Amino acid sequence: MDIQSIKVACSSCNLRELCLPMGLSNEELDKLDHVISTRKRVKRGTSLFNAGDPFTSLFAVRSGFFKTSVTTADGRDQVTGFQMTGEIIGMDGIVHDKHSCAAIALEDAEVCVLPFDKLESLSREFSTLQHHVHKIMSREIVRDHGVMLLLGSMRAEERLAAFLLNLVQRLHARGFSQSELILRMTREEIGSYLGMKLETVSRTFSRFMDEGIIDVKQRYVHIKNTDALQKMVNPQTCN
Amino acid sequence: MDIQSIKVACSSCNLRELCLPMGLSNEELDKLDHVISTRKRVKRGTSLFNAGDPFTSLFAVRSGFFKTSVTTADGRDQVTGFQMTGEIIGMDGIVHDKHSCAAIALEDAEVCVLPFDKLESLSREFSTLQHHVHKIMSREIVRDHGVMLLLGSMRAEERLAAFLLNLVQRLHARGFSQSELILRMTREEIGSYLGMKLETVSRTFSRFMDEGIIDVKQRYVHIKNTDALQKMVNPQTCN
DNA sequence: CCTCGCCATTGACTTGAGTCAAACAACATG
DNA sequence: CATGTTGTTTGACTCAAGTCAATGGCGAGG
Repeated sequence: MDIQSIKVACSSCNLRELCLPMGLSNEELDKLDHVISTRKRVKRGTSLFNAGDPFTSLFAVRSGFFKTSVTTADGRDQVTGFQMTGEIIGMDGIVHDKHSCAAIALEDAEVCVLPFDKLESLSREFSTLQHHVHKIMSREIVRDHGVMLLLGSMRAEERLAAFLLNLVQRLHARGFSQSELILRMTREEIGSYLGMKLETVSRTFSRFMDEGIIDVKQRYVHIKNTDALQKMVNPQTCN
Repeated sequence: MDIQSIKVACSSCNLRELCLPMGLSNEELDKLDHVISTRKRVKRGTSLFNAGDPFTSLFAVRSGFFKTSVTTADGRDQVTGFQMTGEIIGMDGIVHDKHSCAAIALEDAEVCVLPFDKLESLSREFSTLQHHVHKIMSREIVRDHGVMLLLGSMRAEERLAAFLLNLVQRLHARGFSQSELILRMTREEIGSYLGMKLETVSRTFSRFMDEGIIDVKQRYVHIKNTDALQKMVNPQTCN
């Protein structure tokens, strides 16, 4: 767990249209650079933070891929999200000054450390930044509601279809293919996120393949028929 | 939908230790009073806002009981939460300047209207208020993760046990009984929230009654054995 | 370039919750 | 106070997903 004091600048980061600095002026960007002074590398399989850890900072994913998960006292756990480049992790920690979930890197990753007290004082200066922080938190709330909808009222194949579409759409926004992706997580992690067992995930992948909707080989997925997936998630809107 | 221009004051509200003003100084309370100038009555069964409505304000529940729910294009919907006195509704609207869920009053209710732009400018002045707003949003995120855990990895009776314990605990914090409550929502709404059908909710209530854990008569519930419920939710931690 | 351990697939069987249906209780409304 | 409507309970049956188990395939790390 090595904190590196590399001087890093949002103003020169190629993620600035995706990440926290989105929509800030040059002047504001300069100020933001003073807040975000360090990066941190997180090795595959290790945690950025764990449930119970003191909360000090938010983290912006610079590279790599994370999962966040909550755990019950009796050991069951639930993956609450997967985070990729440009996304912000750690907002769960604000309420009680400690994290309530764990963030684990699914591949070697690097994050920008955003000390939250500094972020708060800077957003008292710039209403743009302030509003942006609010938006990021609100987005997380809306996303969570979407997951509740998925878990509460969709069947296994609808869940997996929604999951694939969501992943590929976020990857596409980052310049990757609209139809091909490499899964960074295991079947078990997908299952935990979607509220189903790993065997069901595997079987559902196989069924999609039989139906010619996708090609799957281990972690590689090729979506051959996006419409079919769309139709599963939402029977009505697709003609 | 009548907006009343009653002059209302957080500083004299009996919910101030529960609601937004929690932990603010007298001076800060006075300032907050200028932000929160109106209340709004919402009749049972009507909506405070609907998905798609423009977002302008957060709302603090002053009295009554709400549900929030999201809806898919094909008409399925999912209750995302139940809100009682002192709780804040509407944070889903911040990201896209419009609401992504609907808030429906389950009984005649009254809310304080908190224009969000004013709340933002005031929290640029007071770091206490600013941090408090952040905490409220973070609390919602943590709550949502808890619901995901429930939906993703618990069985029907565990879900209902967790639901009852959560409700009674929040009511108790508001000065009500630790063991008796009146449900403000239907079996179908409970089911939607917990990701199960109304028949299953009903059957599970009946089972709890057979086992002597609770008394249920329609909307009235008396919890006779809190430990038994606790044990269901979390087999390990209870000896 | 092995090889060991993790991950994924598939099959057979079980089960918890959903579905369909009927009867009944509570409540709002005229 | 009658009446229609909405909400609740319960039973019988079905089925989607879980469980248990065996086999097979990759890839990380020596």
